[in-house]
Amino acid sequence: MDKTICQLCKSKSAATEMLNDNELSVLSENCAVTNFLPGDIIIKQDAHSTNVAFLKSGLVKIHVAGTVKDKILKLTKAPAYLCLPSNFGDKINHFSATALEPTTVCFIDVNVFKKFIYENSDFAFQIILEMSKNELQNFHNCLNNAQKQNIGRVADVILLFANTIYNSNTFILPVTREELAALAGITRESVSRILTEFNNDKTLKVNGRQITILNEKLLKQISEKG
Amino acid sequence: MDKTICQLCKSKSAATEMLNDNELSVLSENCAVTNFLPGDIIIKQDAHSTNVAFLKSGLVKIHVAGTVKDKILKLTKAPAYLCLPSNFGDKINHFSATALEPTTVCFIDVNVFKKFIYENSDFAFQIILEMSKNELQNFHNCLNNAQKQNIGRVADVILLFANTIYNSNTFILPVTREELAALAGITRESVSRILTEFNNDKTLKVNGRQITILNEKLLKQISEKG
DNA sequence: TATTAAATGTGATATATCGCACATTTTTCT
DNA sequence: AGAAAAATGTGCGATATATCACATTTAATA
Repeated sequence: MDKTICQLCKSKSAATEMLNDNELSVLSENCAVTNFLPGDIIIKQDAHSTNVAFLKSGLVKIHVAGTVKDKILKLTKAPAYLCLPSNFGDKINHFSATALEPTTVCFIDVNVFKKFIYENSDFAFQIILEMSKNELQNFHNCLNNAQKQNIGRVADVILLFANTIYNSNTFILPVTREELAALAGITRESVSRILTEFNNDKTLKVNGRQITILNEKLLKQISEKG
Repeated sequence: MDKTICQLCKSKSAATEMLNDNELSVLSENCAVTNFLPGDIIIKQDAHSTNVAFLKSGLVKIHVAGTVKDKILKLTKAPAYLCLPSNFGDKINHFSATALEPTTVCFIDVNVFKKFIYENSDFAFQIILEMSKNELQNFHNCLNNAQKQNIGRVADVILLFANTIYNSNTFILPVTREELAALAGITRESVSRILTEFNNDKTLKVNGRQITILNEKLLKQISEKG
């Protein structure tokens, strides 16, 4: 954890871009930057939250403890705020956030953050915009999980990695099959079976965690038709 | 559709409570109040949105067109904003909103709404608070639908009506079995079967749409354990 | 009130998915 | 390097749920 000079930061949020030099100085004084490795817990569910967490770089999973196993609600890729809604209202973390890749997080004092909301309306509006986008995105995810059968959900998750996270048709999964299952809302065994099926199909080339999409069109069809 | 005097309105949102007399006058000039009957469409998916919709009284379902059948994302009870996130960003309605009971909606010009966000920081903060609560609530719903089996989902929906919507253990469902199914994310037939089961159990007294909860404790257990 | 349409309940069957068991591979740690 | 632990793939049986079919009730409409 070390102090930062936020003025020089290249990965500001849309909201932080709205802060003036003076406000950025205040932010610098109240911002602690921390690095995390894969598997490190960044935010712990049920703990009291006193800081807003901004994901400066890296990839994180947002998850909740279920009765039996964890459910991954979504993946969040930098730059983005982590679990912003938990910072308002009851100030209890409703979810956990765990690093999937080496990540850097800025922890900002929640009162300073609120001060910016109150004193800089451009900042406030950008926060509202970000929350709007998130909420729409979450509904979309929710729908996927609600109306698709397993093969469609797996197709969906693969497309998520390719199109949203890595912007490439070849990538190395940053998660175990178990986590992939927790993300798709199905069992580990089903993930395994479907991935081998895709591999036999020549829809994907699956080699452990190394994935290559061979037939994106088909994958999209499967994802859409459920 | 008629003009209103917002100063006298008894069902202001938390945000609108923060407006001063002057701002309330502006709101009055830019607010159209409309009444809807059950089945009436208030917001139409994919249409361009130029107004913020505030649900002054009544009950509404938020739903999206699926490939085969509709999915009900949630029920919204007055007082609350309807689909607020659709008003920012691309300004396209991502969902439909349809009245389930006689409802009254205030349509507020989105630019006036934005003006309040920019000029009244208390207003802006209340909007952020409302959006935060919504997002947490949505995640909760999402989890329910993700990790529960049918009987738990039906228990959940019944408890939603009893505890959140009607605040009573006896109520008349404002929805068909089909809609109940769309809300729980299961089939109509499964809803029927589970409701008769609950009726035989003496967990519920089911008489058409008239529901009475006889064993709330059990119902909660079923809802929680899935 | 008669007629039609919509909503509902329920049995039988098909099917998708889970859960378990176990072999095998990969990773982690000493 | 070697041992232990974790992750992974796969067959098989159990099970929850969807789907189809049809009777019956309830509501809507002329």
